[in-house]
Amino acid sequence: MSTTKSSRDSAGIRSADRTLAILDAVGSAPDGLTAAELSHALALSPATTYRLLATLQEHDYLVRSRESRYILGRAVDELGRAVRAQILATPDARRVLSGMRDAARAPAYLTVFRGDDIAVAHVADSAQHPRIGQLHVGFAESAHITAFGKIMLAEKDAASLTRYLDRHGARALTAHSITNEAALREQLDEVRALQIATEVEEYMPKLACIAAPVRGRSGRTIGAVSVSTTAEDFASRAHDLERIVRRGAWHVASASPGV
Amino acid sequence: MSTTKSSRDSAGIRSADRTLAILDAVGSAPDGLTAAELSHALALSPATTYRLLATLQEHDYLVRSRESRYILGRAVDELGRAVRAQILATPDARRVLSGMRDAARAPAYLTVFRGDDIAVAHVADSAQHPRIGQLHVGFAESAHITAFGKIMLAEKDAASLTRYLDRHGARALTAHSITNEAALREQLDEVRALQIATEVEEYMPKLACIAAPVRGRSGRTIGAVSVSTTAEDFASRAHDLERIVRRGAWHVASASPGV
DNA sequence: AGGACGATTCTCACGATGTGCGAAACACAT
DNA sequence: ATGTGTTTCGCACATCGTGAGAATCGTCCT
Repeated sequence: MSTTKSSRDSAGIRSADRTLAILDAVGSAPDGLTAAELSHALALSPATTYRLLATLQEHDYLVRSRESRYILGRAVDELGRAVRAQILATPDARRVLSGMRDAARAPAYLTVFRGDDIAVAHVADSAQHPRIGQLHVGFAESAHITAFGKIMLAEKDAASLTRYLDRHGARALTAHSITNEAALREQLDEVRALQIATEVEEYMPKLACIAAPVRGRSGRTIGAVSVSTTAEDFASRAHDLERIVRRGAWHVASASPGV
Repeated sequence: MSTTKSSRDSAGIRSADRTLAILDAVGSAPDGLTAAELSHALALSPATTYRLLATLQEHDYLVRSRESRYILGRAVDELGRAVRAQILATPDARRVLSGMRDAARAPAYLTVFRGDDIAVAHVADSAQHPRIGQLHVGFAESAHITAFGKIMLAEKDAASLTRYLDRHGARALTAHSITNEAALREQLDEVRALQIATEVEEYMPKLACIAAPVRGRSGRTIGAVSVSTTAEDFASRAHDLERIVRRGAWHVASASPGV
């Protein structure tokens, strides 16, 4: 308790903290950073900065650009591929999603939990049925205004939902985006009751989405299956799409080993 | 000099070393690792392992899966996106590549240096002109059997070429792949002379590729521009494609700010 | 060329920091 | 309950990282 100087000092191992802080800093600088900039930004002495940077370079996490700025290196790219590979759905699940896309004539999505976070495990789209926005395999944001996100949030208990919202906020992306936390909690009750979630123009104008929970052996929600289409199209065949995602969710659960 | 126990101990900061070693280990395990497995793999005491893992969790680099295994977390995904964003070519360069693709009726690629490594900065393909294999924006391997790779390797001096080959090896992917280092060095001389590189069925059967260097203001090669097509097609219009990549390289250089 | 400035590495001594050990608390199956 | 295995805690030690400042390197300027 003697040195409580920094504002939000993580209780972790200091050198590890600093190492990760450097990675984060370099990652959020489009053109990388110089040693001096890092040293200043993290309040480290130049010597220490260089030592940490040297270590990061040895592991190929950082590299020096021609203009002697530090930029992200090959190991980061490899880790990025690794995390996506870890998240990616199994071939069986992907097959189910393709079937859903064909049945719904709309792109289909599978999302799963990853720790407390939510990740997109597969997108089944095609030239005829383009995906919404820039939704790729990887961690997902904006859970509060997506159909799959509502399914996933509905699974969380009060405490962990609060934690999630505190960490991720609830930004509005369209005029219909829900940002009021109380209203969201009510919606989630409805989701829990119906075992289905929808979203109309909350995430992107003119688009709508519907999602159903994937249940594990224990009965707990382990993921969500969803399809997206235009708001107009959705209005005319919501019931069909609902059946498609419910059926898809069941098939994905059957295709999931063990869980 | 007292403790020279481990085989290849990096001279870096130990905690940072260990932190990155954990990340690498978790990244290369498809289903993540348990604390015990990590502790054993890295020869760390359980207590230390947990402390480091806690730090990595705080920064969202790791997350615990349902089965209490450690898996890569959201921060890793974000860093992965960041590195790709850092590598991605400018809109101007991308426009040039699209023009090349249309002129060549074949996918066009731009690669750049990233430290000593080689990275793909853009791929201009289309449904009519699909890309070769799984070539995406990010760090590239197999430089010795790709046209763009030969351009890039030809820029390196003897020492740094040796270093590169030592670190990356020279694996064969087809029966035509060059793996003999002496033969490769001769080829690179030819590349330096002609300022053009080709590759026929060295990287993938039935495919061929041709690349030209992008020169910076100083005259040094800062990247490569290439197109790929079938070996058959390449044989019939190699000269046309050569002119296209040479012209494309010049246009990319003009579109590159400052360098 | 000279010289001046910034960037980078080296040296060194101090002590905070990370460490391993063992015990305790916890989780979870049988 | 009883037993494994996992995770955290407490503690004392010395290792390891640290900052300051000097020394070296590289580069730009005129």
